[in-house]
Amino acid sequence: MENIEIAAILREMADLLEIQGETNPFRIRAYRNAVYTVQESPDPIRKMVEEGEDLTELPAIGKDMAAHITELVTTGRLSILDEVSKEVPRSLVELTRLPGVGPKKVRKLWDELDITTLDELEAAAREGTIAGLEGFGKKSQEKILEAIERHRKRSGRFRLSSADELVQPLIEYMLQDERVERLEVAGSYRRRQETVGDIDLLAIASDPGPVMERFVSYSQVRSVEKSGDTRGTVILSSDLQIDLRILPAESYGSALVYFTGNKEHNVELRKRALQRGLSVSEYGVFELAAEGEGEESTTGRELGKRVAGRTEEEVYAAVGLPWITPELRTNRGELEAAEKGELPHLIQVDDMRGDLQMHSTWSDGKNTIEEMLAACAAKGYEYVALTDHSKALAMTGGLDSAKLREQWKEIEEVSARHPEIRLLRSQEVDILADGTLDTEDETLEQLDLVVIAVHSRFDLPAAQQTERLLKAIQHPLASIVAHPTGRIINRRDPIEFALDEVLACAAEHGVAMELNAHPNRLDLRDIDLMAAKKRGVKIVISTDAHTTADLDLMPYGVEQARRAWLEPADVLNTLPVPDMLAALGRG
DNA sequence: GCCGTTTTCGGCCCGACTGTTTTCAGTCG
Repeated sequence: MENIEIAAILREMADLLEIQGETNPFRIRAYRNAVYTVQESPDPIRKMVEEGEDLTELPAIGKDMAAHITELVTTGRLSILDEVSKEVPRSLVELTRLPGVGPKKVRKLWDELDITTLDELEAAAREGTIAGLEGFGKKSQEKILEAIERHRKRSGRFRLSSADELVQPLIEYMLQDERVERLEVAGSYRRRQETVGDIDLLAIASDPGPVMERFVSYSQVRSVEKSGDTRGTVILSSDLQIDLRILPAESYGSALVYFTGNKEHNVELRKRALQRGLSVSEYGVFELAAEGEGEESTTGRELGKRVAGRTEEEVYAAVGLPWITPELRTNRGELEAAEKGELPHLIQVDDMRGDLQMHSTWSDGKNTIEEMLAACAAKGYEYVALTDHSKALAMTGGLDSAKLREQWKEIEEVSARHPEIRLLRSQEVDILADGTLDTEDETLEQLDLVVIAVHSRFDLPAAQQTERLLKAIQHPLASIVAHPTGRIINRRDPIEFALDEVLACAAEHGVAMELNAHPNRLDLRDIDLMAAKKRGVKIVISTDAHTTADLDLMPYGVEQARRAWLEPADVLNTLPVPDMLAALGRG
């Protein structure tokens, strides 16, 4: 049982408790906190259990939660969940995924109308029986029908690059209005997560009314969900939801902090503030006032003087911290690191000296070797590796040894015309199902780098897949494992294998793992990269470009590396070419 | 259900919008 599965069951448990009417909201929160810990853990929890490690060492995991997780991992079941689901049908959980429908409403639908599934809810809404229910109305009924339709059509999230494409024109449109003094995207988009659920826009505007009006009138808006003085929500025709919040300048920094950090980062930040007699909200940092002496906030706290809020730096400084880069704001230790002055010096796009995976017209690329090389030189790279496919990928025009040798002649000619950049001989060599490589050793020996990758038999059982990768990594000529998990975001799941074993093997044999920068892949994932770093495995970031335009995708890889706390020293293609080659045993 | 040198008991993050239950609960982020 993998972390993601454990997390899903604990989340279901929390949802069911809520529907059941659990009177202690903190018990529910405890499960949700545990969910977060499990899904963020870079190590497999299953393995920790097997090795008898103490799970209560993990944050938000106490004695009871540790017992639940242990039961789940060892037996595959959770007795407490079985008990709760005897009382509350598990199918109700899916209903709470509909926007606007929460546990209380689900409970009501179940109690009054005996609704337990999406189909039953849809039927009831069409018959019009929902509208008559206390706490519901005609509008709720319509919204439920729309929500069901959308839920069925698309349950995935938007790839970051798709969000970029949709958001940038909207920002340009909004900034054409001179009443918009400032506009930034916050949320998971600003953290540069690999996918985003929706977009949070924050604005300062001299006159909010017309600005909100402009926002909801954007040509790509399909429906307006909310439109108030300070907050509006629209759905674009692409199905992407955009929230706009308009704020006074004195609150802008605190709002940016509030809407950029994930929930867990914000909770930690507010706890920290309370310890210092301060309260942080999206409106600012306020002193806590004695009873009767301040203004009561909606949560019953008495607030006194505002001490910060205009800029992010000001807000973090108020709680005794330096500014923290958005990519790190997910409560993976960044607040502690900030406090100690030990924030990482994260890698930047400018640190990249070369790109170590790309294709040309020799296999499935769209541009010639010379076009690719010239484009890389124009980016200021010192070196690139040309990695056309090997013969097993016939459909891409993969090269056998004879063809590869022909290609070397062209590499020589093109290199002679571009002395400003070093063109490395390489190949993206298929790892066959038995773990052997698709190209003969005599040929591999003549390459500067050997990039190896899985492109077939994604469905092998985990044990076999692990063996396959281990064997390939142990090949004495292997340099880099490309897109190690093979996942394609929103389309193909990662292959199943024991990542920790594979990383240990790679560390031992000096083989690097690729962070494939293509926004469809972003493989390894951030938590995998953290695990790799912990194991001492070096990373390379490559675009896997199939066109000269794809070479521009490098920032997506670097952003993901930043989320994984990687520094230049962790990434081999920040090094000059002799050092990079030496680190891969090709010096 | 978790957590902790001011605590092993009593806390646990904050605010807006919507629809409808005319004063606020539910939901969301």
